[in-house]
Amino acid sequence: MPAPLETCISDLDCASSSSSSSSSDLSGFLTDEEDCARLQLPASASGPPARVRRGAPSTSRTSEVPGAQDEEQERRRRRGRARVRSEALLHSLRRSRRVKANDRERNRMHNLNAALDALRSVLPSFPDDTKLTKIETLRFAYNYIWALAETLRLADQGLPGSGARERLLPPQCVPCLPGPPSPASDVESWGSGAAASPSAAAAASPLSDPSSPAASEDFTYGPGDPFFSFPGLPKDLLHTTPCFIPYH
DNA sequence: TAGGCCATCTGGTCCT
DNA sequence: AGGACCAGATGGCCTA
Repeated sequence: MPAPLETCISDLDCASSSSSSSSSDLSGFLTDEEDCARLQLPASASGPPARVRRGAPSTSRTSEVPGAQDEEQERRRRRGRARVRSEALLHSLRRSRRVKANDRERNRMHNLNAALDALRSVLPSFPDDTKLTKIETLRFAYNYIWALAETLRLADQGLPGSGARERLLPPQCVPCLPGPPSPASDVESWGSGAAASPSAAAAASPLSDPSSPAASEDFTYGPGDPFFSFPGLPKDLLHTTPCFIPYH
């Protein structure tokens, strides 16, 4: 498990970090003074470069008259140190942006999961200890909306099957619903237009309608099976769902 | 132990 | 430029 975000952020700037190395897996990232030293970076970004490395070799030379060769070497060393410093800063900047992006992505996924939870909460009752997976939730919701729309359509048409509204939606299910989906646009927007087209839905009964989820390849329904079988939904779970006992 | 599900990280792409 | 979105990779947890 990665370290908490705060840890990562606090470790971001090696210049201000004096803590021991982070346990987080930030490969290649400067996590402590040792890394800074390895890159010949100062322990403090605002302070001077590490003196030891710069000073030690030159002390023996201070007594000498520096030749052109020495000056050239010194220039090269300075350029090298500057390059390393700028690369490290760039790395640190990239790292900082990545950490922020990770944070946003995490929040985004949390929001997505919250929306999925909200969706689960308005779906027909399940045993409390059962939680639909994400894919099950989406598939179930898709089919459930279709079933609701179809129920409304039958009710509005006053067909013999219109009693399905009551059979589909026993009282305990109704309060948890945010409201009936618009039979036309909402249903269409949920799936491929052909599969959920309102005109197609109006053309046939729910059970024989080839455009219904029941007729899709994921949807199994047969004469011997009085239940809607929703893709991804465990059958035993389905049978405990009061909203889907319509064709008993 | 294999497989499913999930959270998280990551780099790429698109949009504002 | 920065944020949103996306898909792939990875590792942890759980269950059959």
